[in-house]
Amino acid sequence: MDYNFNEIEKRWQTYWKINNTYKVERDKNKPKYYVLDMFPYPSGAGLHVGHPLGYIASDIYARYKRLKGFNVLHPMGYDAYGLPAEQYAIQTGQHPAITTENNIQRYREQLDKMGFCYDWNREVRTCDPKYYKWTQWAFIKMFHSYYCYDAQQARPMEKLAHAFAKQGTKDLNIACTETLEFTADEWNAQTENEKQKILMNYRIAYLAEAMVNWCPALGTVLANDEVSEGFSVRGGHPVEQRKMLQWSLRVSAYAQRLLDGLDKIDWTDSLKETQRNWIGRSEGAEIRFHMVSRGEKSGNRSFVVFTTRPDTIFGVTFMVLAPESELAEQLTTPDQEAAVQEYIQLTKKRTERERIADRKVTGVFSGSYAVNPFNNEIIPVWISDYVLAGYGTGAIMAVPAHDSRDYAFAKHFDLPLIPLIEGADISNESFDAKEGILMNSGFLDGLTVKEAIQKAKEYIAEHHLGQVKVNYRLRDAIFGRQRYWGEPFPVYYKEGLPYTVDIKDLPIELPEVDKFLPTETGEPPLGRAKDWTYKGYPMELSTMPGFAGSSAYYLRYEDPHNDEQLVSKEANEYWRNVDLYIGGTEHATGHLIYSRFWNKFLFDFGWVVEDEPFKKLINQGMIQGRSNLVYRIKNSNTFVSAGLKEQYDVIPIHVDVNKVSNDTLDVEAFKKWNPEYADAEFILENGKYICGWGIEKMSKSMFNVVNPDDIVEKYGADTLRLYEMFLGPLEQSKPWDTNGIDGVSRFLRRFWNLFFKEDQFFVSDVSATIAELKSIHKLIKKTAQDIENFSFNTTVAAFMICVNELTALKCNKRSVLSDLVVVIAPFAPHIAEELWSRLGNQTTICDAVFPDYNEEYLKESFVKYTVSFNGKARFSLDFPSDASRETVEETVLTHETARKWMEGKTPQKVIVVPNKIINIVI
RNA sequence: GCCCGGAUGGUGGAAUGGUAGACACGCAAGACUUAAAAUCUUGUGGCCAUUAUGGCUGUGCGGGUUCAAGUCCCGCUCCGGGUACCA
Repeated sequence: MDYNFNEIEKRWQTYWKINNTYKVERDKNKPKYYVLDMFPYPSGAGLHVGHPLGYIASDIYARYKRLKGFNVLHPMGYDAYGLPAEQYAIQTGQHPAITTENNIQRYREQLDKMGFCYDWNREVRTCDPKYYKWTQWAFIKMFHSYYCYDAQQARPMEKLAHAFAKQGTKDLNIACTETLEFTADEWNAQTENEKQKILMNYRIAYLAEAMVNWCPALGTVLANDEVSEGFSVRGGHPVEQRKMLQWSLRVSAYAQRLLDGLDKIDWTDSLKETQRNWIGRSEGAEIRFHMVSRGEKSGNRSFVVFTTRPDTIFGVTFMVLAPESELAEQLTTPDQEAAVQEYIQLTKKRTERERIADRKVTGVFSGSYAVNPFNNEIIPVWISDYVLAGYGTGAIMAVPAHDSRDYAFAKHFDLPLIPLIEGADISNESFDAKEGILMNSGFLDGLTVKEAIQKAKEYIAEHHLGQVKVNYRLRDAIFGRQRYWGEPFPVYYKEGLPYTVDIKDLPIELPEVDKFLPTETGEPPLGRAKDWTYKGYPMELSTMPGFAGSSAYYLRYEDPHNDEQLVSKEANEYWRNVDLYIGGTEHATGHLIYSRFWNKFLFDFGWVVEDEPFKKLINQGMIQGRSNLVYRIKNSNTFVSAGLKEQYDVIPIHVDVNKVSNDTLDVEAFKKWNPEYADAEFILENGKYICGWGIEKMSKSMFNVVNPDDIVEKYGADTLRLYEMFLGPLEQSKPWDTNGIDGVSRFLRRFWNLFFKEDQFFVSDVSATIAELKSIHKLIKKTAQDIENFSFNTTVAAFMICVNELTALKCNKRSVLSDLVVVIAPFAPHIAEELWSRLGNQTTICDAVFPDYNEEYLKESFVKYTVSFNGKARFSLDFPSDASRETVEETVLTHETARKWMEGKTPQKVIVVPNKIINIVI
């Protein structure tokens, strides 16, 4: 009987839907397991064949865990806010909500065709007010919290106000935008309005003047992870630095915890490393330098630098301030005033991009001098844009001999160099390595760099020259976007100050606007909304960024219909955090940082029970496109087959891969593809036109997009699922190649045919033979191991081997085939469900039990040993599997073939590796 | 520049330090067929030998450790990803 996958798949998909087969409830009697996909942004283009790779992998794992007796939570939803729908709205006037809804419908249709076991009752959409109520709620909580470094925890704002009233800022170690110092009396003397302004300096969600990435083309600010090399990640528009009043989240307060947390979670080393780099912890020291005037120490004027190399302080020959830093203006002497002002103006004009593109050395002398606290040397203070205002203190001590940037600066302005490392050659470049023995360094001479760093730090602490300090590269996240299609802020303004709305008034729904563009006065689109007020006060006009809605969505799946809480205590205590998270590596420094931050914030207040959101994370690789090329002879309409193209002068042209099969061009379809080719001529080889090919990104412009719907239609969803897994290791990027799909398609048909005899479904109740048991138990063992290791490509290979073996054995035993169906079910659920029901089972296959393997069946009575001489394999010998090492050794040495290879010599050594190899050294 | 990965047949890829190339594609030959498709069987890293048994060589390059290296160590080359005046 034919394997009619289209009919089978459609029938079971409908059955699963009608019967709510994949609905999951809390069940105290079963261990839970939470498998999550990164939810997609529903784009207008729909899914291509590369997108479902991770979804298939997670689906297999979820189904496997369920068969293993776990209560598996496997939900899906949509990251529905985003720029494309809004850009489309600007162009067409179509409301982004409509575009988004249509795209979601399309996505759902495509996802359903692949037979995923999502519990759609738990679907979330970030643009749904019932959902973003909790995004707004979290924001309000962050607004009313500060971060205490001593407790390493977020705390309610009231506690801070209390502390200020009692002790001022004394003994408080808290995260802030700007370090302030005041007494309790000073605090108490402030007006309520002034107090609010001061508190803003400490809030976890805060409004502040900040240097931001401004993208003029998109008309909005962007977070650091949304900018790459001076261009916006989405759209590739230029981005400039601008100082603006902006909402931010104090992610930097959590830097150390985000770093420490990495040690507790099971992510790949490379992803952890990316996050570590992004957080960028650097240990060093802050050192205070006093100013001198006319050779005298001028007591009260000084500034602080940050350095990771306090050991190099004897090599400081100048200081450098960032032009944007306030120090630059403070420390400029009257005679240098004009030159410095000119330089500052010049650097202001240069965008980030220009600074990156054009790294010429520029700078100006401030006129001031500082004194080196270690040796009292007088050193000039310069201003240059190679020092960044945003990192450390915005000022550095320059050690030109041992820092390449200082070196370039010193050479350009002809400043002196003092070499500090014995034997280092600094005639052409600086010696930046942290190794060697120090010289010219007073009491540090003779120490290694490592020892010297330690000693210098001790010296700094003892003599009160500064303090040991840890700096992080991680910046606070800019949280406002001057766009329409995002969560509105639950914030209104009274007397110029922001206040949060009452929690019982949430959600604050996104208002309607007439156009999705900024107002004439340059305000964000929400400025167009009628009555955008709260209790008569104006509302915030910016909206939240994409990462707001995606930061805590995993928690909402645990309790998606709860109107009282983000997630109930009971639900969260049962489902806890995500056991397995699968998604792309592109979120390493965005979503995966923000989500961890957000979760830790919720954890601090006890709203969630786990302090890390994702226990194990796997990054699926990208599926690249495999483009096909035809070769047109220059200045003609004649195309030459790939094998003959060397004989002509040709131009390669991309051709739609859907007009090509096994690299053979469908000539008629090609002619119809484009009128230009209607009367094209072809030079064939063996009567065929063979196309060339190349691996590129899957995209419309390369004509290499393969739509999963077409594959499902032609081969079936089970084949698509198996083939995507068979393509190669999950985490590796690999090209899609429809050519190979016949292999798994054939495999499924062979599998199907095991169950049929003369077109009738037939399985035998006779007990299985040893050979059959061996084959199936080998598969059970391998499948369980491989799935646990996410080695899905080798699992598929194992299926093929087993089915081939059983076919050769003409095995039709019910016991064997039942196990086989269950083992294959996670990969090919539709065919498994069909055969499972034909085997007479009343339940669906997801309620089956994954079989255990029996070691007894796997035992071999004889074991093949490879006999090697000097490491070179020569022949093999069978031994009883329980043969002792001595027996093996004795037997082999007297063996005829072995003696031949020994050529009468006495072996020096015989190595016997049990069940594997015998190596004889002669 | 720095930090991670990776490099294995014509192709995608297998190999707890133990017979490299599983499995699949492709290709070739054969069976079935009037024919083709589909299906099945056999072969398939390279070189040599072929009457069979066979021999040599081979995992980007150069060294090393080991009885034994695709796998471990050192030094390169190339490719992919992340990140960058971060002091």
